[in-house]
Parts: sequence; C-alpha cells; structure tokens
Amino acid sequence: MPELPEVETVVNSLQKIPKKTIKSFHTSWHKICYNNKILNLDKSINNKKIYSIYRKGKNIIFDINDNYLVFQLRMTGYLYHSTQLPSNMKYVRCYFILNDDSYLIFEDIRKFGGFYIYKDINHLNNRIGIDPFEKQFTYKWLQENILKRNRQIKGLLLDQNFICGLGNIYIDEILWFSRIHPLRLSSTLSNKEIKQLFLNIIKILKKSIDFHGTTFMNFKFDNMKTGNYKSELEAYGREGKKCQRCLNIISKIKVSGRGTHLCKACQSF
DNA sequence: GGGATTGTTTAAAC
DNA sequence: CGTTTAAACAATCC
Repeated sequence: MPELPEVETVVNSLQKIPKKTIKSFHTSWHKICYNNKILNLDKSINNKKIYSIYRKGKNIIFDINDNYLVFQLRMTGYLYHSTQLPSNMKYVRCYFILNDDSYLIFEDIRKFGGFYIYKDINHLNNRIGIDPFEKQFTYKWLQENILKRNRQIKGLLLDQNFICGLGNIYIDEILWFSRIHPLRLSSTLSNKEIKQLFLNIIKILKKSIDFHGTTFMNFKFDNMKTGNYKSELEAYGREGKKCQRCLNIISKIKVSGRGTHLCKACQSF
C-alpha cells in the first residue's frame, strides 16, 4: 500500500510532465474528485499548465497555477504517465490528455483513490501534520510532541494529522527496529527510545526510497515497475517466521484496527 | 460465504 | 477535551 516511499517513487516517475498543459480530462467514476462535482471540473482543469508535481506525506500535489490537484492513491491507486492508454481500461478511473498527446492515467482497483481540488494549498497544509523530510522534523520536535500526547504509539504514528506519510508497513518496521511495542503509550517512551524512533523513521524511509518502495500486493509505478523493499522487511508480513534479531517468532496482533506485526521478545512493552 | 486486507473521513463511544 | 473504536467506502483474495 502506498506510503511515503512509494508516493515519492511515483512523484519521481512523473517529472517529465511539468510544463505540459492539460488538454482534456476524462473520467468514468463520479466520485473521482472528493470535494467537487465532476460537472464543474472541466473549466478548472482544461488548458491549464502543470507547473510542478511534488509530495507532502502521501499526497501527490499538482500545481496548475490557479488550482492544486491533490491525488491520494489510498490503497490501490496507480498514477502514471504514458504515450498511450492501457489495453485493459477496466480500472482506469480517470485520465488527462496532455498537449503532446501523452496521457496521465489513474487506475484504481478499489476506487478509494481520487483527488481533491484546492484553490489554496494551505487547505491541505492546515489539515495534515509534518512530513518526516521537512527541516522542522527533528528529534527535539518528535520528543516534545510524543511526550505531550498519551496515545498508543502505533495509532499516533498512523495519524496523518500528527506526522504525514507513515502507514501500516513502515510503522511496523520502524517499531521493530526501535524495539518498541506498538501498544506502548507515547508519554511513557524514554528519550533513548524516541531517539531510536526518530533515527529509524528517517533511515527506513530513505532506504525504502532507494529501493523504489515496497510492492507487497498492488503497488506499481511508471508503466508496471515494482518496488524492491519487500525483501528487506523484518516485521510486516512475517508472522510465524523467526525474528532475525532474537530468533523468537514474529506475532501478529491488532492495533488501531490494523494488522500489526511484532516480536514480543525484543519489542518491550 | 465470511473474513482480512488498509487510507482516510466521519461519527459515536468512552 | 483527548483518545479509541467502528463504520463506510470498494474490490479482491483465500
């Protein structure tokens, strides 16, 4: 499922698009835009130049000058640039024809994905939390903000209003590497544990970006390419297998309604 | 056929 | 108020 490294990979794969212009927008899914009626979309989108494409958290932001298209892949979204439409159009939920007759295509098996259209990007920025690669995200910031909350650490890290970009897979990995039990209350973490958490958030996200993300089920980018981080996973998806640190068996429990993988022997409660 | 899968929003419960 | 839980969305896989 696309989290920060996967979204970063997708954004990197779209960098030939900026400076192109949108000729037309096509959709077969009436809920494709979360905050606008499709009927009103054409005049906001057509003939608009795409100035830049960038990321915040899991959001893919298209700056078309007087509007911002903010795509969310959610669980199975697949956004790519191609010279032609796919032969199987079943999961194509919308596409844009650009001025050089190339296509920006959005496919989504589950139809959870889509986009917001904002006049002011602060509508997004005010709603979501800090991105781990922003300058302001420091050990000190994390320490202060973790300690003033009293929530289960996994639930807190899943909260996009707290930190944006982390999801189920990388949180399990980050907590395994940091030796922290996912149910620990945030206010009880030691400074040493928060330091580990901070370092591992940065380290694991960077490493996964280098691997072009994790393809566990559906993740694809740039015309059917897949990510390679799956082979590096230590916790997620490894229930019943040996913890590669202490040789105990990796367990699977439910935390914040999510399947959660951990080693009960070396992640202290 | 039932349950699990997960990102996000919203509502309800505690 | 802060936090947790659950439902809803939708499709597929086992």
